[in-house]
Amino acid sequence: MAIHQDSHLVPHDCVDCPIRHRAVCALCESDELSKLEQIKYYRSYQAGQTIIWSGDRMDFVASVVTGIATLTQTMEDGRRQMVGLLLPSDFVGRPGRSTAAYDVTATTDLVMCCFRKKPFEELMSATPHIAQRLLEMTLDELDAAREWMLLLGRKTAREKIASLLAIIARRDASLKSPRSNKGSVIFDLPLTREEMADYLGLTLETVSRQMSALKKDGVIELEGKRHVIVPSINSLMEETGDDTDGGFLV
Amino acid sequence: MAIHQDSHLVPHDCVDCPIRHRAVCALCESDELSKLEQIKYYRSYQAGQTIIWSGDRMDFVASVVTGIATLTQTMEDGRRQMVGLLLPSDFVGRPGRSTAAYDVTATTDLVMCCFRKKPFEELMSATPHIAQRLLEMTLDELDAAREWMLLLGRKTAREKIASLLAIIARRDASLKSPRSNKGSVIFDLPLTREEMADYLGLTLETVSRQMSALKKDGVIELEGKRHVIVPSINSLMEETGDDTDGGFLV
DNA sequence: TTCCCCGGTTGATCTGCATCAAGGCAGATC
DNA sequence: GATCTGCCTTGATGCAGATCAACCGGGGAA
Repeated sequence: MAIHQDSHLVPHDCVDCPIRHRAVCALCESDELSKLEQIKYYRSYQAGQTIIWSGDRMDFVASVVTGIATLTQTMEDGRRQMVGLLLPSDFVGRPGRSTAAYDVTATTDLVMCCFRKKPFEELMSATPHIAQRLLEMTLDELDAAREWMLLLGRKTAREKIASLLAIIARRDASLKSPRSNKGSVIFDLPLTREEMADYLGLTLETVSRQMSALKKDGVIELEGKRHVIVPSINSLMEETGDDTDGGFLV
Repeated sequence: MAIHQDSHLVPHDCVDCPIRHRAVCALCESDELSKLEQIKYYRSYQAGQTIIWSGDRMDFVASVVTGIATLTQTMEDGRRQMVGLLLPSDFVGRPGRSTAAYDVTATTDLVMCCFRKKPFEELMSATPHIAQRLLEMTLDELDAAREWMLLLGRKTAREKIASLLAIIARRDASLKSPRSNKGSVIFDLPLTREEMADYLGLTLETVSRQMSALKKDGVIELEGKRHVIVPSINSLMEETGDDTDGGFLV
């Protein structure tokens, strides 16, 4: 049980055993582990490679081991909206549906741990833990999507940028060692300006301008284009428009 | 099994027995039905009444029997974004979380069928069908949320309005008897202009203007402010910006 | 070295939607 | 019937962010 807790809190510690990922870590406690081992396989992708096109047949579910992938929707005239950002330990795929609803793209080099859908579904029926764990994860994703909807519908460009930086900082921090002290955070942006724009419902020019503005105002510092230093998380949070309490340190 | 299928396709036929709702209809096949019967209770709310405030303790899960409820998020300065629209048979609540993340409001008179959370969770552990069914429903909601994100991030005001009308027309049609012929659809808007604005990330003035524009262009007809006649679903769909194929008639 | 290409920045201008403001209409209350 | 109130419409104006365009700088290839 302690192991399970650990793997939940520190998923990067078990990249060599993706089965213990958040995705299916309930299994760590079950004797079905060996069965799951039998149906898993790995795939790796290069940065920029499209993993699945919307509408494609998709006969597996998977968990991200290392790297970053995105889910995007595209309109006929080319307008794009990112609708999901998959970091290590995130799950992708839909038991019970055979075609993909979104384009899935590797934005960095990526390793995924896949399970063929059919046997995975069978295992899911046989192992109630898995469905419950997946339900929990899906509900978390739904919460994230709804937060994202507030961002897209009501926030200003500056608030959107600040929110995205805060999200990345938080997720990044949770992958890393003990919290850096004094409320300052350093990380590398895993997204291009254009990808940030697709995330935020903006244009890349607006993203660039607002990044410059936040820099000018001392909310962030930039080394090169990707390396971000946040001197004070609190100042950044104030820019997001979110409730400040109950936020970052949870 | 036939009963289960029917209740899935025609949820309004079993409003007197919400247990057969989509929400938990997997139970129709199980012998746990009587147990579920024991822990359910009904609550009704008046139009405009707030059911739960964000952050409140929420010790039940529920299924909408009749009426419409909304989930909204509010920023400190009052900006509001609707993040969920609950129609009959929709499920609300989160096994495994004790406080509500959003304001839940009845926009019409509303009846909900509730289950106290604790016993519901116990039943869920004992009855794998339920978790799987909830997982399916949650995944559907996640898909809807992502569609909604595309709308919020990338669509024009006119496309947003057309999309909302199409969504309501579709959901309304699925509750009603055989499909009206010739591609024309008639329904009553269940939302005020302001609620539509909160759904779409617009202001109520813009909603009003775009409704007028769609009317002037013959895409819709209005009788009063709420009664909508769509002479041609296809013309409406063309205004949404969505892929036209694989849409309305599925 | 030179060139090119890609990702990023910055400037000038345009425009779609927000904002501010003034009614209109229908149903409720007295 | 008079008034009020909630919901909606329409007009005038302003502005945030989109669009169009020029340019920068670093890294890889020839």
